[in-house]
Amino acid sequence: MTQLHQPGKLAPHNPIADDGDDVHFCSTCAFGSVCLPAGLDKIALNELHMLVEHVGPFHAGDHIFRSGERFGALYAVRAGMVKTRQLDDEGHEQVLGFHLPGEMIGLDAIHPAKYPCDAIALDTVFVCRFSFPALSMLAAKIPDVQQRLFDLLSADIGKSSRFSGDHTADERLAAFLLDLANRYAARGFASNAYRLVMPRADIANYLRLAAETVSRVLRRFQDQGLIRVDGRELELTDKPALLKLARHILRD
Amino acid sequence: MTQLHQPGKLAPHNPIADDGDDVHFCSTCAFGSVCLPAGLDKIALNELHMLVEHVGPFHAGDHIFRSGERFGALYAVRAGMVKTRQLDDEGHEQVLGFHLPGEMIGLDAIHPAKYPCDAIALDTVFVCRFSFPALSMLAAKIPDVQQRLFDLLSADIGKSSRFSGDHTADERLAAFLLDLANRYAARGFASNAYRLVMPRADIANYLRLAAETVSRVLRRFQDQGLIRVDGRELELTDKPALLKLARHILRD
DNA sequence: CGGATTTTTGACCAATGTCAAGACCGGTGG
DNA sequence: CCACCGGTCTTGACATTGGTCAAAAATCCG
Repeated sequence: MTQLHQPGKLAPHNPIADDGDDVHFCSTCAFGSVCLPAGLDKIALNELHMLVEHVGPFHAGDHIFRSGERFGALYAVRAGMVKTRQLDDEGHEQVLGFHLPGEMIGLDAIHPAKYPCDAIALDTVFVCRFSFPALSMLAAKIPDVQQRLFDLLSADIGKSSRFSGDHTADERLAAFLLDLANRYAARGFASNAYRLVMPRADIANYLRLAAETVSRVLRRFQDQGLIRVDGRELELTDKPALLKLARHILRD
Repeated sequence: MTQLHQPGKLAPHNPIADDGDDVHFCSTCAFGSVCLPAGLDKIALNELHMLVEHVGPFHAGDHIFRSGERFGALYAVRAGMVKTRQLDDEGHEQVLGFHLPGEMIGLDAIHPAKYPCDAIALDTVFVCRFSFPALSMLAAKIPDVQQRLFDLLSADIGKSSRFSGDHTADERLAAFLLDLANRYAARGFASNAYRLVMPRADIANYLRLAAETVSRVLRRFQDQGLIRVDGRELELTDKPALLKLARHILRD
């Protein structure tokens, strides 16, 4: 079992992003593409640094923000995994997403001017806090920052339509596993084996399935040799086959 | 049958938004809130007018833009109804949304820098075209325009998570009908009776149901006195009851 | 070690999809 | 004005995926 069962190795588990220094910002950060590429004006870079505040650690179950709170800042996950969710008046949960290091949360709070969901740490989490008023002022001064914000927002619209379609449990789960792998890969982490930080119930809720169904499908995927699962440790052993299942959902 | 069966009256059917003049922009337009409120600088207003181009008419089935086209502009629907949809490689359609006068389309195209979906007129449609490069330059100069763009983008993220949850056919249909009513009302149109411009199959696809299910549920709603349907003409006769069904979805 | 939580597994069930046929509707042309 | 035609919508019979319920097994922590 390569990669599985090696608690000593901290390799792909709970990866923590580079902290960055005065010149190089967190390398996996959502604003990395604005800052890192040579060009950016020293003063502008400093201003971006100025408005960022590192906060954490949060522990499993802690709230980064709560539904209904006044919106004041965007957050980038720096380490750990964050789940966003809504509760309706009867307490039914709806999981909106899982957020990896380098990804932004709170974008859906700009318009209503309050957070529309809870953001909850699934393990030990560090985040960067971007004061939004400060960020928009900077955006007005630096076109690249403005464009980056437009991009982040626009990408999120696309993302949310991804899992919105009508698909079988197999397709959804395959797409889910590959999507996580792709996102880990995009941030430079190992992506053929990773830890499912969230409980089955959260995966199920996110994919609009019952937890039992997730369990069964995972079992079958393993029997078919597509994956190896051991609790929350996961290895993708036949990506092409998974991709074939997921192709309707992961078009692009 | 109030409102139903009166083809002569053009009241709530195919409503067309006010055209606006040099000072007053289309009153239902997505940028109305930026322009109309007294304050806005005359020059700025002119600049906003400068970059807008009225285009149309489009007729049922015409494309406003196509999936894969290079992104260059956002569009606001000025009259008629537009459906956005994606096709996967096997031609399976996924309806992303239906867009009413005053609503913006193309926001999901900013990041990929190409339109990720088709926008198709469902009836006779007029739109406003906002050149995006011009718009972002203006946004950098005028904070209200920048904020308005952030708001539009952010609201769209929230919107797409609305119908993403796991709900029964009844709940989804009730929420769909009320959502349309609310959106018509928000733009100042009659909202207790309106025309479903799209075929049942599109509604079904959007809600992840079979067309037959939509037909059956609509029938049952009518038998229960919640609505009156006659072909595509619709009247909401018991909003409270519909709201009760839809409350899990339409929280807020 | 022990209790709580999570996950798995099996048996059964129901909501919704699928298939097929027929009704309806609007437009067209004779 | 009416008959026909293609598309849309409705309705019924039946099939199936995935949900629910219940219980056992595994896992996690303190």
